[in-house]
Amino acid sequence: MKAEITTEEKIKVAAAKVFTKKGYAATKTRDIAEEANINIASLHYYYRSKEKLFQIVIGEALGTFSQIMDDIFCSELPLHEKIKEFVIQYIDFFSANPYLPIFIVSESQNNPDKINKILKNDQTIMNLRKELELLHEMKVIRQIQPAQFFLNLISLTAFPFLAKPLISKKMDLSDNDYVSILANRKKLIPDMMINFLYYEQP
Amino acid sequence: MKAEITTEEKIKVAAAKVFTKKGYAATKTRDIAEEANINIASLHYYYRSKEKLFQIVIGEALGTFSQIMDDIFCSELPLHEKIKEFVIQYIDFFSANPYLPIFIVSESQNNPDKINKILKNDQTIMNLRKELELLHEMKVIRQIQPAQFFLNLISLTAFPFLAKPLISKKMDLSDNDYVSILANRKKLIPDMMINFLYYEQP
DNA sequence: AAAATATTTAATCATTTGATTAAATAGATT
DNA sequence: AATCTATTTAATCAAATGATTAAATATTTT
Repeated sequence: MKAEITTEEKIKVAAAKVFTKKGYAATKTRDIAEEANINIASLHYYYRSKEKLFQIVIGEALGTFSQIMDDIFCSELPLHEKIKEFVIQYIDFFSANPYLPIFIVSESQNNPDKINKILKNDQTIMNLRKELELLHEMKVIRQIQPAQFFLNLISLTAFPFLAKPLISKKMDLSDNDYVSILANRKKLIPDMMINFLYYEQP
Repeated sequence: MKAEITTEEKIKVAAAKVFTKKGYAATKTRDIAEEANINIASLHYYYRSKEKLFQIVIGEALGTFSQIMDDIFCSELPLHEKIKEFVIQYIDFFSANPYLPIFIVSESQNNPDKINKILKNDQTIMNLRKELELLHEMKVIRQIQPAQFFLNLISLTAFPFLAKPLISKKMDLSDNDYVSILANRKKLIPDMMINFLYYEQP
């Protein structure tokens, strides 16, 4: 029953937790060391610097985040099923990692370069473009730019996680209220997307 | 032709600029002093501390942000015109202040208390609730929770500003592309919202 | 103009923070 | 077991940072 977790891994997990919650600038290497229960020198022993450790953490965060959509849009599901899958999977993912959306969005503003390598899956966008064009030619859906389609989908899905404190206050909602609202959005968002896109509901 | 701007004001303007762009933790008082072209001691002379200055800046940011929606939802416009106004005004506002959405969202995570005083306009939400209920009873729109309505509207409008770096990379868009996409959303978002809500398009 | 008050400035302080060092300990290899 | 390598630790460093001080300068009041 030995916990098979190395110091190196412990540090990365702790770093992910603290960086994700507080952001790069507000995170102190000592916060990470404390969270990981290790000496601060071990952090540098394994990862050299705060910056290098951060790059690893944000790289993995972006990778995971990106993988979900790439898998869905490269799948053989019909468009309306892709939409549903997208919403369900990301709402579940963000519910399990509530600080991730704001972390990714915040830090990607300061790391515009780092994003390049990870976030670019041309296949995903090419597939999406083809599919939207084809369905429009077949008079199944209205004409829409892939960027607009994608923005609609991800905006409706991700923003409620980003703005939870704001919306909760403004709307006077409890945490439970908010969970229930998010659950309802698993159906509402696809309904709205499909209602807008399709000439006849599939 | 004298520039009638006091040191005190210069500092606040500079602070707003730097805080908004870099966030609280990454902003150094010396950054603000340099941006304002003043001695660092003047900052403390007028505002006592970095924290106090920050509270003023974020307070004004939240106030401006909130005022726009309160004005619209407390107006006498019909719902579909409110939607259009909301989208147009916020897209213009965020275009002029591109760092504001992410600043508000990021810092409101760390300042959940500060939000209370500023962001709560019960009138706005009460009006919205009443209007949605009434229009539903009149069989003009489908039934929808005010929170879901509001989330849809603000998500579609604000998120594209938050995620500009991410989306630009993923979709391979230039800055000009993005400006044009945002402009198109002034029509697309109300179309989508109204299409979903109204049984018959108004 | 003189005195009083307000503002600006350079210098400095104490703490925090990312990083390093060198010694101690643990683990592997011979 | 003895030697060598890898890991962990306490102590420390240098730079950065929020804040203050006291003197210099500007502005207002008398």
